[in-house]
Amino acid sequence: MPELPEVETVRRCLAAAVCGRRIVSCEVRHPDVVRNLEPALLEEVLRNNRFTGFRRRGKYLLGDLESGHVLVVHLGMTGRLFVVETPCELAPHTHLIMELEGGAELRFQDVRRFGGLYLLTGPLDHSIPGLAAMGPEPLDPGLTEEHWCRYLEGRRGNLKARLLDQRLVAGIGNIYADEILFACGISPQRDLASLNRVERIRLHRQMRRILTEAIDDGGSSIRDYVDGRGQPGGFQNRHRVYGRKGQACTVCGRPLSGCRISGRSTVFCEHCQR
DNA sequence: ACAATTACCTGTATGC
DNA sequence: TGCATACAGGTAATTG
Repeated sequence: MPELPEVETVRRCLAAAVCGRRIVSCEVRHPDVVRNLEPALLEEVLRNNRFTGFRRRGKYLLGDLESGHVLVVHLGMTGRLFVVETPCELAPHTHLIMELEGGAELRFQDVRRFGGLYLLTGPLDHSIPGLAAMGPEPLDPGLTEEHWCRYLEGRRGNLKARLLDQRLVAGIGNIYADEILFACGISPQRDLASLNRVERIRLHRQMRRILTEAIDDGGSSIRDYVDGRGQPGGFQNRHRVYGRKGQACTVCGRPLSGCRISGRSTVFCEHCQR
């Protein structure tokens, strides 16, 4: 599931693979994935345009275009955005194709269509729900330990639910919430307000460590995720709790517990996470 | 102001 | 073999 590390990996791939290459043509094959404008208009804007850079905000990928427009992509659950240098047969659920100079194609594929694309006319992002109210970037160098502790002051609610809330902090989804909390040795069932200073600092440190390591590994590929070149990531091999319910805790050897929080399956170690 | 639930989707795995 | 059901968990809207 594309969370911050997966989107960041795609961003890096695309920055290297498609920046500066002219878009020869664009075809929207399923209009539903184009969210805030007419598909024909999007095709028109992209044609003869080119990406000058790619940015990321939380789980959103922002493609800066030469025209000044910004193409915003959210991969949802099963979305894939990748370049094929020598176009092969279209995979099912390919909803948008950008043909690049030289014959390569940038394709958006999404089985469940929870993902989608938006076009912004300016640099501001208030038109996209979610982007406007998004919390701080967990890897922002400016988000120091001190800032983080102060930021959490006065906030409460189920800890894992809050980590999944993009308004608190950007880019964390179900996989990394569980992995981060395990690394912290803190139970997902705790209330955010109950964390003492040491625990808040641990959360800051482990959140940044896990996300950074996952990016270094190219993200987690469970079922659908591939990077901007169509390749799977490697961090799924280093998951210590996600998808391991009932298996032995890598620290204490006891079977990992499962529960549901905010409607999401949650795996944790009752012994190691307090 | 928060939490829980549901809708949106479809492929995959399971049970009978 | 078929069919029904549960599950995956991204965001947004709704309800409590």
